[in-house]
Amino acid sequence: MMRTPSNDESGLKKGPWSPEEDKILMDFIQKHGHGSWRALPKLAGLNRCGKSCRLRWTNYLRPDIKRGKFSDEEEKLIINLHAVLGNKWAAIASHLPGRTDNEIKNFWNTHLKKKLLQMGLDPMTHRPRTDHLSLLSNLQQILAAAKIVSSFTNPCDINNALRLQSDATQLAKLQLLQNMFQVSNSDPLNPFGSLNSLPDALVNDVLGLNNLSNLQNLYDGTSLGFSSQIQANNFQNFEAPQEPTQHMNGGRNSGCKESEKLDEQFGSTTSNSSLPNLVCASPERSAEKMVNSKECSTSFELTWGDLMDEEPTETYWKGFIDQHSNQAWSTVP
DNA sequence: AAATTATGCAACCGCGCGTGC
DNA sequence: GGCACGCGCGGTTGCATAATT
Repeated sequence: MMRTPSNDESGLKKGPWSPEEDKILMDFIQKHGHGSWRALPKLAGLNRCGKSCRLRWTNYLRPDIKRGKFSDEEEKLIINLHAVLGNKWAAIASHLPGRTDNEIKNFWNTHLKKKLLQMGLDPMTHRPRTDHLSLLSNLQQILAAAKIVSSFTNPCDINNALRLQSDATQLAKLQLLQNMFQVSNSDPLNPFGSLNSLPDALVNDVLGLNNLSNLQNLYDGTSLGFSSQIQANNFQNFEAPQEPTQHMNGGRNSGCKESEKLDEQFGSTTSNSSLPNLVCASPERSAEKMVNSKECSTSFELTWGDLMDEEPTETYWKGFIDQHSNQAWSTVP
């Protein structure tokens, strides 16, 4: 966590502050105020640059600094403020007494950003993400939630639990298929670019013939017998997007009869209002951006990179979807 | 138990803005 | 107007620690 102390070319110390230095700085500022930061280190007898002193004071030594975990209220406030202000950390910090911009920035980058991503929201726009990565994220969420649900199911009822897992996997696969299919014609990433409709054969091949009747319950959690707290914790990520999203009957697939067939076949899983809306794939996001993006997990970069290099077949997609379904299971704690 | 990888966060860097000369 | 300076901000780095393999 600490850097090895070092000196720059002017001989001034860099790196972590020692307790002695902290004391000198605190004593000096409490007695004299900081005044000119540039002049301060000399006056205080510190072998540091003024900037280093200022940072140490504002981010760590200031007496009004609140340390420790961010409360739920603070967390919500940060998210809301970030939605309005963007990465204006100082502006955000001004609304959270005792918190520094640096602390908030770190908290955002290490926790909140991930949280929003997991919720399928773009951390920059705070809107539903509309790319395939988001889709995979949703897929993993669904599978993870299903596994958690299973763990809270009566252990005597293993068959029930296994069926639930299986159904959730099926739904996740269906979602992934549908979302991949609904990308616009102009999207170079569209894996179904050469197809006019989602082939029944592929749907059947990927999904098999499992009964999806439990999936409605999986989403609303009303009949599964676990506590409301668990529901809140594990299903909050399935909230419907706040803005109208492109469903299968929008975009390039307007009036797509295949979606209606799917609705009939699976009890209207694609259009029932109590199920989460599908997020649409983003045509503006290039393959290169995705592959280079730090948001990508390594495994997915490779998979997606491979994907872009070849014309995907239906068999390929079946394998792809199966692989990621399995990965999602294995990542659940 | 050791090696490897991921995570969290303090501290640094560089840019841009405001101010004074 | 142009320059120098001081400061604040956002982005990034580096490393200790935790988690995983």
